[in-house]
Amino acid sequence: MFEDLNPEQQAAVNHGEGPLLIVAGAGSGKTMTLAARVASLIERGTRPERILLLTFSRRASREMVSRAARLGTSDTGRVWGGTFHAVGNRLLRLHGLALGLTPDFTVLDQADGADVMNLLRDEHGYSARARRFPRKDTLAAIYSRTVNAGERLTDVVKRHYPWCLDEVEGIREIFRAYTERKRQQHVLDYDDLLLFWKALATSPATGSQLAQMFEHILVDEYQDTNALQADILEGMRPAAGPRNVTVVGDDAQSIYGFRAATVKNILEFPERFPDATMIKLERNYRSTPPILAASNAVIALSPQRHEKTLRPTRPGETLPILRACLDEAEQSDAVCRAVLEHREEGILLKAQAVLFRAAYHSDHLEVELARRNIPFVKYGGLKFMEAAHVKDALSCLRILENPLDEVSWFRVLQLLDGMGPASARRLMEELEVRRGDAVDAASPLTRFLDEPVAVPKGAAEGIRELRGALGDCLDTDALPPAGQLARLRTFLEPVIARKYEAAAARVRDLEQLELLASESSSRREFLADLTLDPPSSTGDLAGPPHLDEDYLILSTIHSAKGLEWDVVHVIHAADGMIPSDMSTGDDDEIEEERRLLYVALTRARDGLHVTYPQRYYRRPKGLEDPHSYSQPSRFLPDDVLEHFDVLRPRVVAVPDDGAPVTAAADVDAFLAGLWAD
DNA sequence: TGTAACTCCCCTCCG
DNA sequence: GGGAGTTACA
Repeated sequence: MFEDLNPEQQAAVNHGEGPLLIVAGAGSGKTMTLAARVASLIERGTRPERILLLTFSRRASREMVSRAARLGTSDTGRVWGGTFHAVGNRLLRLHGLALGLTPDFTVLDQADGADVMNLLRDEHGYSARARRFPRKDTLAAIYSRTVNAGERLTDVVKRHYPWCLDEVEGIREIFRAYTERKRQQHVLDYDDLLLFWKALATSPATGSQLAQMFEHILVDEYQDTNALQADILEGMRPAAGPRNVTVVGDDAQSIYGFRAATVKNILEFPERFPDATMIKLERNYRSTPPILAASNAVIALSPQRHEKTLRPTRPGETLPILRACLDEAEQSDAVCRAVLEHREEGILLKAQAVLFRAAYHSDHLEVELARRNIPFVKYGGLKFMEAAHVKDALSCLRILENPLDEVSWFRVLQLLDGMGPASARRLMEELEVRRGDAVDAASPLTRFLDEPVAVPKGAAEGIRELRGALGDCLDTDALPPAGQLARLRTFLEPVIARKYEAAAARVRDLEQLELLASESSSRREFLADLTLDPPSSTGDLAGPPHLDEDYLILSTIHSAKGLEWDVVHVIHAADGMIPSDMSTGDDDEIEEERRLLYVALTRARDGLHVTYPQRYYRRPKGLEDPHSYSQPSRFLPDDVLEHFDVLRPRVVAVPDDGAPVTAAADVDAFLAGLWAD
């Protein structure tokens, strides 16, 4: 059944009882191996529902489960698969009562959590102060990092947010209030899903029950898990019972340090799980030898490298290309040309991807692709869920689901004409949104619907509209989630037309949301699904109706993890972009950026094009002089470039010393002469 | 005087 | 899209 596998892969698949660590290099058949192991476990008698497969995204989980199914096992649908957060959510709805969690909690995403922080920041008087206090996103980031790393607040601030060190007292105060507020409102944030899962797994009352649920636990992308997740894993497989844990990872591909992920989890696995078997997969089945050589050269310069050599198994001799472009426009042009040339050779658009460090790096290219009628789908960057009008609609649903959700109230009330933050706050006080769960939880909403409320004159009409919309959605039996959204849309349409531009496109987004909602049977499930598995691409929203259509893939490098394409185009490989100048604070951060480039390069099977613009007209931070030239990524020094076919821009030669001698600079010098007296 | 509304700027990566 | 700063409104 698994005769295609090499001996190391076979060993991993056939491994019996006890902990197993698979160190799997890029392109070494890791996904296939893990899928085959799942199939093999079932074949050897493990019931599918007793297998827990933890992956980095739901997409990865689906992919692995369906591959296992193709390997001959029919029952894989009952395997527990998903991200740590999604599985935590599921387990807590089932067993949370033991911890005092009612199963009707709602889940806050990162932005929601930050909004709660902002409310508290105001309430505690940190907004109107001469001295500046960390902003809501910073607070949320510090909080999450502290929790996920399991480190003390002061240590985290000292190490990662030294400029906030003077404010630690205030931060602590906000964090205490934040925790309290979440408990009052029956909401959990992403971190809580893990924290409570860990509590469930390690508590004497529930721990053994939980540990008995699963015979085998498999974790993919283990290099990108954090301390909290490692604790959960250990809690689920305590030393007292059978420790059937399989983890797969590659320390060279660890790129989620900002989520407190640590390669320590891989390195220390044998200590936490003694008697662990270790298997290394070092044969690369993906890339041609020149692409692999270039990738290896990049990662070889990392001082913190784990000993491992990837050996090519495929033929091919075309060197990867490094193309210096004059500017962003030429870069976009070069990418479009290269993409179409490959398309002419018979490589579908779908088999090609453009990868970049940050979601906005593809802005220019997207315009150019649209102009040339090259269809594309973009992954990464949570655009849809971040859009204001989508949040507006979801906030309405969340009020209905959880009337104590003050962030949603605050947002929705301010949609009304004449309602600003101050009036919204006053009304929320009148509705007693914030009085905690001491009394009947539904009352702020029923109060809003049934009792007269004091609002600014101009807002009376809006209040009436909102009342009507919320009131009509109250009866969930009569109206499924999609129907509720449709009703809310009649309220939101005029609001959107008044508040935002491009109203028509935004209304269409709401229709997409309804389509998405029609797959959920309940409002609660819809809201949870959306926060735990947000649409990861524009294509997700349009649905997959045009499967016959061909389109180019655009993706952040982070979202490209685990994927591969025939041809990969890496853009903006300039210093300041890769590494991002936001991430050059210390050596660890810089090394993570190096691994990021490594991940990008190793996605390619047959063709690899790396480009960077030599000039940015909208200059990136850190490049003080807008006329100065950007350098190629520091991870591509001369001896690495020997593995590339290096191409210079078509138009202008660039001086080696980087001095600005372009026509533009000459003009500036001329003008400077005129201004001189 | 307190609020709402408007303008300008700069944008990390994700569950 | 949102924060900070400014203007306009009641």
